[in-house]
Amino acid sequence: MATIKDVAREASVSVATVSRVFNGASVVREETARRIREVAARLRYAPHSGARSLITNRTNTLGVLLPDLYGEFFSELIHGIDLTARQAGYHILVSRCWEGRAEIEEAMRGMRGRVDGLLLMSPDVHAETLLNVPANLPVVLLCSPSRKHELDSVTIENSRGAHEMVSYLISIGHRRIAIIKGSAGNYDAAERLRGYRAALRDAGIAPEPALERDGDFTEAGGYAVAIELMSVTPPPTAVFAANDSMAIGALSAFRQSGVRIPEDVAIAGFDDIPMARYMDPPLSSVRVQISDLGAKSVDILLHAITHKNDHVRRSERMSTQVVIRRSTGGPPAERPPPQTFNREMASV
Amino acid sequence: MATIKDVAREASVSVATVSRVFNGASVVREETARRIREVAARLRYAPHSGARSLITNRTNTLGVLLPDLYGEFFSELIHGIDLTARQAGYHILVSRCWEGRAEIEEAMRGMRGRVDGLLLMSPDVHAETLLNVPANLPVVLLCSPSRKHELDSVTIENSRGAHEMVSYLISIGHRRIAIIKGSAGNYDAAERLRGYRAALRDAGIAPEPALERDGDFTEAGGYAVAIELMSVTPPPTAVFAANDSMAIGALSAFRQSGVRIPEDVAIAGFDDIPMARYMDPPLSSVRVQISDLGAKSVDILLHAITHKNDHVRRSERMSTQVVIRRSTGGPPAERPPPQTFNREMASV
DNA sequence: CGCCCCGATGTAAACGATTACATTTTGCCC
DNA sequence: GGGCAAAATGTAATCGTTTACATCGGGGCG
Repeated sequence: MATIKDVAREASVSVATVSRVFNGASVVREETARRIREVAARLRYAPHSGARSLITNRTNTLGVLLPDLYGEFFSELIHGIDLTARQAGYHILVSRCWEGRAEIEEAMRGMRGRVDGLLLMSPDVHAETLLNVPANLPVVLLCSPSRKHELDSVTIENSRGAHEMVSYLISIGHRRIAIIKGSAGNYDAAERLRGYRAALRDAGIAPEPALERDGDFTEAGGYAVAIELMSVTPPPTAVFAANDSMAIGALSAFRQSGVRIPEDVAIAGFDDIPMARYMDPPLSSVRVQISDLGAKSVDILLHAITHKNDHVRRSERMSTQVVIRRSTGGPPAERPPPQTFNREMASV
Repeated sequence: MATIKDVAREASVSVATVSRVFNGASVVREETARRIREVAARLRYAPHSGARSLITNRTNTLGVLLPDLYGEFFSELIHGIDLTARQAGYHILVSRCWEGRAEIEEAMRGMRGRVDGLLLMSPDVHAETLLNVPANLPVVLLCSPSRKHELDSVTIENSRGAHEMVSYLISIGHRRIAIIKGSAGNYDAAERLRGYRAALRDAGIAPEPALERDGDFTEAGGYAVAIELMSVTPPPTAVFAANDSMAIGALSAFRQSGVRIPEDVAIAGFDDIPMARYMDPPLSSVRVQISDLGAKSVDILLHAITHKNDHVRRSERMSTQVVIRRSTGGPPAERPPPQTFNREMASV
């Protein structure tokens, strides 16, 4: 593999000149520069970024540590992250980590010298407990529990979103509203549950343990819980699932059992994945702009990196938006948007 | 940030000894090793991987270059890749690239010195045309067009899978079978179309241009095409979509127009995403083990990396499996599997 | 014509690790 | 205790860059 020295020799200049051509920094005579570029192309030279980062102390890479996520959420998140990072000239180094603290810390130290900053999503582990990692590495927390302002963070307005959706269900007459919870220990899940309870409380409805069921964010989980809910007496008239996958699973279970939606039971989800509007009936949900969440977290991280000294901690919250469709008896005529074949339309 | 020198000084040893402790290579007295580890922990030392890769010529990182993918496919693919890579002690550097050749090449050279090998998926650009990249970097192609055996590659048995599904539709009596094609220029899309046509030909059914419609792999696209198909005369009795997202969009369109499925029109998709079985009616599809595809490609890449000299090119094809559900009039009773709350069940 | 200055280029010292080789220490045996 | 092999540790070269500083050459000006 060709190095800068090979290029220098071949072009009869010093390595410094070659380096200057590739960094655009100082002035190199146009003719010299052209010759160097030619040689570089012929030799298929590309600078070795390890060596470069060694001396410049920058890698132009952001680390991304995520839990085991599936489907739309993961995809959209990475999309937002990658897009924003690229535009700023950064690569992303992705890793998924499951097994709690030790493994996260391990992954984090593996990134030393590889990344300029870290995006960390650990909805199951309280973030501050694991910060004995390589010192002054900027970190932004995504959707993770943390004491405010100790670290930069971006979260979703889970509680508020859930509160709004449940309040809507109450407003159209429901009193017995079940919730299919997200995975145990998950931060987003806990917050959504909190919003649900708060909405009931605000409406003076007594909580009922039988209507709060454990879920796991999967379609299969939602399906199973729905089956259980059908044998609760009296049955709930509405079900709020902590994400769309579970809502869709539940929808399927009810339908198979001949329960009509929304006449017998109303269903609402969370996330508003693209598929939600193509369900039968179209699924009401709480929209979250996941890719924006990724984008925003990168913005903050980049700011922390470039203003290492005078960077002030930021805690942003992504707002949510309740989207009512027919699964809660909403406007019967909602249809997919007019057809434009680009993903912008397909994903919102 | 602490370097190996700091640790050495603090522990009153030479850098060589510290290095040895961290690489487990030669024998260091237990007491010395312990002291060094203590100091390292106190200083939060982690080796700088740039420096390390400079001298060892290895990065323990795999580059992954993907087009703009969405949803389940992307998520599952990365999952398989990451899992397999981690187990072998590798990180992954992900990048998404759209705009054709130039940008792919740009991305590839950006990875010089950052990765030991590359997973490249470029279903729109013929791969061989862009291989003037940093020399002898092992590359494995994913789902991409390429002259066989010039590069390692892993592809899906698209054509065969499509052929089987369409043949099934024919076997249950359909003659007018429409296809919703994938994105133009996409390799998987082209192969699936090829399988569709071959199946018709094998059954002696004349192809009909009006039944081959352009799609784009999105729900919205499938929805739009379905609307168009309803005005074809005579209308098709079955629709084969090149992926599940489009099939779901089409399903939704038909249903909204009062077309009964599968009585009036049968629908089948491709990929068998988890959600397929939760549709109403559950969607017939061609199952692809996407995460296995990622895993297999990593295996090949790792082999190419570690056996740089005596590595023989491999071209693997992931087999597919037709899954019949009610959207094609299949077994009316199929239900989601018994409930186990782990993703294994949820994703197959 | 000589001087100065400036633009273009070269020289060499970092950066933080690994590792072959040299050196020191240790333990053992006579 | 001296000698010696083996074990433990140290020394220094090296990887491929960037960059401060030195050098070189030529043009403009007095």
